[in-house]
Amino acid sequence: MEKRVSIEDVAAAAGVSIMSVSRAMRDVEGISQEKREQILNLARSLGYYPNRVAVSLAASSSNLIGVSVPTLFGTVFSEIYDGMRANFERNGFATMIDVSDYSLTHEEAWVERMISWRPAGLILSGVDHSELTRDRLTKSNIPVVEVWDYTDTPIDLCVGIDHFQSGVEMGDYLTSLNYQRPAYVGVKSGVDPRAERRLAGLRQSFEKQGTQFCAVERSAPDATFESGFLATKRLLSALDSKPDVICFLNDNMAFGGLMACEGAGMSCPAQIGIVGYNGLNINEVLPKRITTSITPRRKIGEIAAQVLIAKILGAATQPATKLKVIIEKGETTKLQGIG
Amino acid sequence: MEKRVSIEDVAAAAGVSIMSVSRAMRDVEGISQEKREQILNLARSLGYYPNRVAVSLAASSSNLIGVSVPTLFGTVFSEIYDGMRANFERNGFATMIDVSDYSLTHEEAWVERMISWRPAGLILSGVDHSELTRDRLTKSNIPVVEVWDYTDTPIDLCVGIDHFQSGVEMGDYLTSLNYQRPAYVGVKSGVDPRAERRLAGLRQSFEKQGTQFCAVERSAPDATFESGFLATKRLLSALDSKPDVICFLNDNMAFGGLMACEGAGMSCPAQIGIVGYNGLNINEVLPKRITTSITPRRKIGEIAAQVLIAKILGAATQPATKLKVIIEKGETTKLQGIG
DNA sequence: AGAAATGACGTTAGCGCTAACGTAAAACCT
DNA sequence: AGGTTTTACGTTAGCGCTAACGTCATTTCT
Repeated sequence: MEKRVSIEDVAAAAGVSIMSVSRAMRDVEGISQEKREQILNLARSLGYYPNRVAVSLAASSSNLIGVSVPTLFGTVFSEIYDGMRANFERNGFATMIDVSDYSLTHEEAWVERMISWRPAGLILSGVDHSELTRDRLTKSNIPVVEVWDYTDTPIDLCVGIDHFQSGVEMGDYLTSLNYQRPAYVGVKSGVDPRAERRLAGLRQSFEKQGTQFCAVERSAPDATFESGFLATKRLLSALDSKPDVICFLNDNMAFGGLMACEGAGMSCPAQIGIVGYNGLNINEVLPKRITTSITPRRKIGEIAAQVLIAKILGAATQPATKLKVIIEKGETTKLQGIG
Repeated sequence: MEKRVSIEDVAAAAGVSIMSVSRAMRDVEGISQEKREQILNLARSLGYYPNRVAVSLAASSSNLIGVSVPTLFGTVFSEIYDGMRANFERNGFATMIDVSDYSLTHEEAWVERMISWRPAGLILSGVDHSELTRDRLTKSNIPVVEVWDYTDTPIDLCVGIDHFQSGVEMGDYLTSLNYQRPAYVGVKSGVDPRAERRLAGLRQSFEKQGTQFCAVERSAPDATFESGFLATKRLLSALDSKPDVICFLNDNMAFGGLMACEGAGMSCPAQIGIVGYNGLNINEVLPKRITTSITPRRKIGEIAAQVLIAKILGAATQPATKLKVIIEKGETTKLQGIG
């Protein structure tokens, strides 16, 4: 436990003023090349690192980016985060992650704490936030990017996909295959607003054909293999006349559902269609590729980081960016005979 | 864009000194209950949040915990992190995550940056770190917990499992089933030292019976369904006489491998045994449960947070905690006839 | 050669808080 | 009553840096 070495110690050891050390460390003008190197070497050998807390206070700005995600399970937000990481690091920003567990209250509390750190910018997941959160952020003039979901009226900036539209498109594809008895398996409502929007899109598309969902089964909050499996089993046993297609909240649940259907003796796609969401990696190894919607998760992260950095540096940026979703026509759905 | 409100503004508005505001905000003694509430209300209505940067500088300590993980894909580190989150939050700590991509150089650079933030504590993944990292941390007297892996000689504290031992135990189980031609599928060496240790344990166990691994196939750095699938295909096509059991780096790769084997017409467990690692959620839905080792990931996170917080608060703590791994005897392995 | 511009530094005044130490009044003792 | 403790504040001096503005020697220009 040695005493922490400060800029003053380095200055004293080098026989210069602390400003010279400061200038040398930050690689700014106002010091000769010779002295700079000399100071840098000395600082290294003394084990001196500038205190970022003091730097942030003195410069009244930090290099911190706050990132709030609902969960790190599943690959969605991990990939979005991964997409932004390299960009932030390359530009000298450090990220502070929050996991909100899909709670707007939690997010609100975090935003409040985060603002206290005077972050250079913030990333929020989705476009649904508490009144207070929106209000605080609007007033704070901290650059904010909302990611994953899309809106024309972001708090500040937005990079995402239109989940409702995405649901409509999948619905249109399924009705084109003549599916007549769709069911849905997701998580309990009020948890994942994006999933709800996709479901609304699916519904609208089917209702255009006069078709209603025959069942909507909702499981515990986590959208895992297991919860998809269990929810599907419940759904199948509760229904007298079975659905001809089940849309799942995501691919994980869809795989669990596929296992449940096959376990119950329903062959896919002959007797039942299975539809997921996201286009996850597991699809690459399945004997039957699941019909799904491929979302540009990494891309969203990359663009979000880029626009946030641009905004921080004062460049003009397009406020909202909408990315495309591609439907993957897998082998778990097929054209149905007209009944 | 309103001017930021500082403690001074609140003090002026309330007609008291800034110290009174400071005391009111921090809920410390030295102010009457009446004034405290009055100030708190005023602060709220003015939208004042204490500047954490200034707080940290003045108090020369922060409430920041740095957490370094190699990756957030897969559930291992997500669950470890999830295990610690609640504990940290409840105790008023904020976490800064780093994703090192399994690079010790990256970790080293991050540790250096992190130290500049004067964190209250650090969590590192694994026990393998660069010389410089160890050196810096030892000298800095910042509390550090190394998680997931286990060592008797941690930098400071350690909470994890013994991966070598874990490999030995699985090896012993497999040799007890009379497997004679084991193969291994993982990622390229130098990436995941824990996986290498498990492989070493497996090897030692088999070698005790005079058995060598007939093949070790290594894929790209990520241990996914897909990389397991592809690596297994390569392994099977390269080998004239097939292995009777394949051990995978983790369950994800094992599932990919299972799909590859079945795709190649090898039935499991009749013709080939499949062994994973971690005991992931996907196992709950598979028609054949994969033989695996169930690791206490969430528990590791919880305990790590507890011991770190204890150390920060100055309590005495046990330096190293070793947790147990449980072998799950699944349906992808079975007793082989003696050949 | 003399004025003006250009380094290469140093000095001063904060950034927004808190720890530590005042100080005066009220509350408590014997 | 007179002293002692307690309570409720205020004042001062930093925490470790940087921005902004000196100062003085060089260089460059005309």
